[in-house]
Amino acid sequence: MDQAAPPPAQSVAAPRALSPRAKKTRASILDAAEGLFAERGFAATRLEDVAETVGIRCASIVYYYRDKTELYDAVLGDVFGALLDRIEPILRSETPLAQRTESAVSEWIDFLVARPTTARLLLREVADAQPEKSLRLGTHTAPFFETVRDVLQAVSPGDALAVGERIDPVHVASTLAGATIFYVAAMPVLVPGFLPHEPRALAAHRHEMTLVTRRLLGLPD
Amino acid sequence: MDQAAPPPAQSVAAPRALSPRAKKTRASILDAAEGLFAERGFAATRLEDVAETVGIRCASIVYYYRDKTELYDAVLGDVFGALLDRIEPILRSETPLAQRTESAVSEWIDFLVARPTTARLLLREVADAQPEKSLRLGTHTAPFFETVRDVLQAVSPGDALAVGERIDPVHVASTLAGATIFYVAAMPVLVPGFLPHEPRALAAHRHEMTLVTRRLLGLPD
DNA sequence: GTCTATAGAGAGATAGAC
DNA sequence: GTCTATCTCTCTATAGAC
Repeated sequence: MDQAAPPPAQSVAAPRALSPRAKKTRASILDAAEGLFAERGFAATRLEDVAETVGIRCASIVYYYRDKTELYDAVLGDVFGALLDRIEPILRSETPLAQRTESAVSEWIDFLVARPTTARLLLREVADAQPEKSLRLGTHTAPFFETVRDVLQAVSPGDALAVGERIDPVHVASTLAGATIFYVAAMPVLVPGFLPHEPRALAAHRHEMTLVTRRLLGLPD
Repeated sequence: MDQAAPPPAQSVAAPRALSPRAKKTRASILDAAEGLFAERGFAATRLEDVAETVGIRCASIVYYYRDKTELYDAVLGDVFGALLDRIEPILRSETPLAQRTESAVSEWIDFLVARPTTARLLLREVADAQPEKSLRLGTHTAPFFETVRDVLQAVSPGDALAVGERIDPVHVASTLAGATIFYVAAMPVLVPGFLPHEPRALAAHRHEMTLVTRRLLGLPD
């Protein structure tokens, strides 16, 4: 977003007993907000736009989410929670490191392609992040990067890979994240008519990322 | 941030005869705006903040730049103009493709590290970009990507590289751009205390990008 | 639960003095 | 050129009816 100075992370919305209809409304609001926050950013998204997308009035949003910040946090929690649910089991599975990593990267690509709002939200969060202050993004991505670090530092000796000394796992993750996010978000803009989910292009990107991963990890091709 | 729906690209500011003092003021405004737009995004940056940074009043900004949009466009023009000035001669030089590419990537990394606002502005522009509409970014980056495409498609037969069939130059550029931008912008946030310009880390990143480039281009290591 | 109406703050841009 | 003062519009959030 530019966001208005990025709102500080807040505690989770007070859960409330909700009727089935209310649950639908609440979910619709979250969905509409995800799309608009991703497309325009926090500051440029008006609650009225969200309301209009859902087909309700602005005041009704405030009934479900105390304020704009809480809605934004709910969106991030929803998106990055789902992402972590997919990636973490893969990284923590009992298969060789190379295979685990490859599967995780593949899953990461699939997720970004399937839910393209993720890429934009992440781009904005990175742009907004202040090294000094704890970033809102941190609340949602910290578990992810902790997992990555855990996994790579606890790599078994049988993997024949001196991880700790040769590579910085966060560096690897950053490279792969940046490259894939740009594939999903920047390519369609730079190349008119480009479709990131088109099978051939997607396969090519997946292949490239696999090679890059192996290269960065010092694994054989 | 999020920008208020990204303002459409405008024509260049009407040049005006400026006294030396005025030139300084104008440059200070541009400089302050670059920092704030990069840090907070378009929508979240107030003209008053820019004015305060410069040490003048809001109304004085409007004397130099018709409106907020024009100021933002001036910032993008300044930053990406400087970038292109560095990269284009390298890409168009009369050296072998591998060398040219390597130098260009190296220069790209140096630029992003030396002028870190570039990474954030670019992240925001990518996030804001609408595939349908012509993006403001396009005005400034189109020349860059045209150059990349030109160079790679006009590669001499002596380079022993079937470029056109094997790789999409924009894809390569996107991968390198994404990876490096994340190195500069995301790493310092994810890794407390990380300094992108620290010689060792920088050398490591440069080395990785070189390997990735060669890999993607099908060149020998 | 969802609405209408509106309070109240914020910020871009203009008018005109100096 | 730079300022003060202010107009005007936008947008979040509240109050309270239905």
